[in-house]
Amino acid sequence: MRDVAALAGVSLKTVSRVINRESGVSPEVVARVDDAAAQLDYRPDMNASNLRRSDGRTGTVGLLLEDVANEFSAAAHAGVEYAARQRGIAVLASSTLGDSERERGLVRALSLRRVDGLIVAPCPGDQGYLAAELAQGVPVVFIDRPGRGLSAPSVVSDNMVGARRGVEHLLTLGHRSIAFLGGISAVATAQERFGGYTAALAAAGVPSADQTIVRDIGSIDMAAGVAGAILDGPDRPTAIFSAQNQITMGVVRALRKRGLQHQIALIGFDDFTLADLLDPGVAVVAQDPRAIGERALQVLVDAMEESVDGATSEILVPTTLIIRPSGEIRPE
Amino acid sequence: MRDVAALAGVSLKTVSRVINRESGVSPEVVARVDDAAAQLDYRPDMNASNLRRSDGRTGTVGLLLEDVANEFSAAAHAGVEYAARQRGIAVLASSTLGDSERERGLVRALSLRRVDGLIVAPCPGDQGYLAAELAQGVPVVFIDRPGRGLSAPSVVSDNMVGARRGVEHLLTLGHRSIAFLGGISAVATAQERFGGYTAALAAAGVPSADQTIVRDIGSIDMAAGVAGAILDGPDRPTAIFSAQNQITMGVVRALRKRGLQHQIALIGFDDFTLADLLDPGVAVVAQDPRAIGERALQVLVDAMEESVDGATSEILVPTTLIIRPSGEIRPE
DNA sequence: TTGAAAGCGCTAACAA
DNA sequence: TTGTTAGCGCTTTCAA
Repeated sequence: MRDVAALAGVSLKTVSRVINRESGVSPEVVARVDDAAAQLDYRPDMNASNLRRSDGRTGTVGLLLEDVANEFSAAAHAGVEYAARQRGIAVLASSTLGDSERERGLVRALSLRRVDGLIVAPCPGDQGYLAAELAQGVPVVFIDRPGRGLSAPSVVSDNMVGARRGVEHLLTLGHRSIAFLGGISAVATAQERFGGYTAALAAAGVPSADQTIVRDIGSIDMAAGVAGAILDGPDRPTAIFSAQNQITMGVVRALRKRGLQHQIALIGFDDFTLADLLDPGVAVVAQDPRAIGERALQVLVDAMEESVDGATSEILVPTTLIIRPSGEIRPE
Repeated sequence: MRDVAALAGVSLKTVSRVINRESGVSPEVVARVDDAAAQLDYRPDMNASNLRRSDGRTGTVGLLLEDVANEFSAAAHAGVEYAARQRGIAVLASSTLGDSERERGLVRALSLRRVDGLIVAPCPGDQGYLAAELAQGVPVVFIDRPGRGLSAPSVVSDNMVGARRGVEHLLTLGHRSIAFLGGISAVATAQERFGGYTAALAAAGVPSADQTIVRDIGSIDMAAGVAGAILDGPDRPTAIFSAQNQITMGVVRALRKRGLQHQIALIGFDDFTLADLLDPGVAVVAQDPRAIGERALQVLVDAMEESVDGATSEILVPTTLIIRPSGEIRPE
């Protein structure tokens, strides 16, 4: 910047004014400074600028995802990035891999880099430690599920309503024996989806006590095993509602192994690539991770600007029931 | 930091020394400073630190991907992130969406934030403008394909050998009529894959002039259309080699529509989720985007440390032929 | 409309 | 082993 000032024959401050497009500089001087800057290929240093600036903003936010490589996280990331870019904000994204130690380490690394805000898909564990960030004026927004031990806004799928719609569809087709296969029940999302399932049954006057319900399924293989046992058992259901991506894939494997994929109806929570190309295409309650990301950034920016801390709003992003052939199978 | 110094009763510089774990501070003082820092929950400001530091490193690199949401990009991102984290480096990732205007804008945004290096999956267009970054001492590494107009290292799949292996496998099964469906031929990767195809045929003494070859396929629908025309035509091949992800999916659709998926062999370049769950499972030449990402970061860090500019090495990351049922179909 | 001086939080270079 | 002074590149505050 000094060089630019020298070349344009003005003071440092004037160059600063021109670079930041402040008013009150004569057009002639502006042109001269712009020329000099272009000639020297001058790039302002945002870090230095933010150091002195009164608002101290770095124009960078941190994003903690479960794993940037997984489909849901990647789509959420794309949403955050899209909304951020429109506002000239850059995104530092990292993967927690579900490890809360790692989560803390990453938060620290982001904190050292003075991010203006944090979007976090919380790991199992407690997020109370983030209070320190809030205290420093760095707002936090949770995505996918609310964090624990911290009062901060969250942006999540409407799990309850989504699951309910899916199960209602099966009921409409005439199914009365609808198995539920769910994930780790300590996770809030799993609870809500289960809630949607029971609510739909209750509304239809179908006792959930008669249903096959297995929760706390932790892997795709476990899901395949559980589904297999259910299909081979005495009370084989006419339909299955699976509350999570990985579980759905396990169920697909189990159904196919037994050649039952065209007999037993299946609706899964959360869409996945090529679900439509499987045989039969798998019906799902699709989330909108991209919208979650966009919305989260928006909420974060609002919090940054109004510096309203600790407002615990929960924003529900709607889901969409996508009917594919597996969801059109009627009970025999 | 001033507060910490005051609380510990030492000078600023001593606190700095302790924070940076420099040698030559008495253990007693170290303890005192650490205590004070913990008590005040002091977080050093990396930006301020880097401003004064002689090497001027921000500990942040930029990553430009086609789209953080697509499978290949996301896996490469995970690789970069993994390797970066081990070195305490943060990653600013953005999506170019294949738009070279956008690419330039993103580079600028990263440049303002003083990233220490840049990993770029180049858009169609020219990357000569990145010479300015190199001139500033910011190294550039290309991934997925080499950039144009700039002498910089690249880390890419071994497209030639990968395609060759895939086609060789079909030849081994006895196929002599193997159609080639390829992407935009201006792209370097597409050229190399086509080269692998012709090389395999040539080595087996099969004239490529007799083969059905369609290049410049730009979308999944176009691929389905082209594949359909080929399958319905007079010279129906006994096998298809598709040179790209999207094209493979189009071919799958076309085959299935005609009920030919168990008669015509198919091998695609680039793996995709659930390829094994399709019927039949689709054989592929799998890339290793994660390894590409890890390697790219490693090369970048080397360049950052040795400040060796303009060395144009091309690192080839091996591919793996994954045989699934579609790749075991013999000619009738 | 423009500029001079001070200082953001930190580290380099030197001195004690 | 510890501290002092200057200054990184920029913006603020105040004066001209």
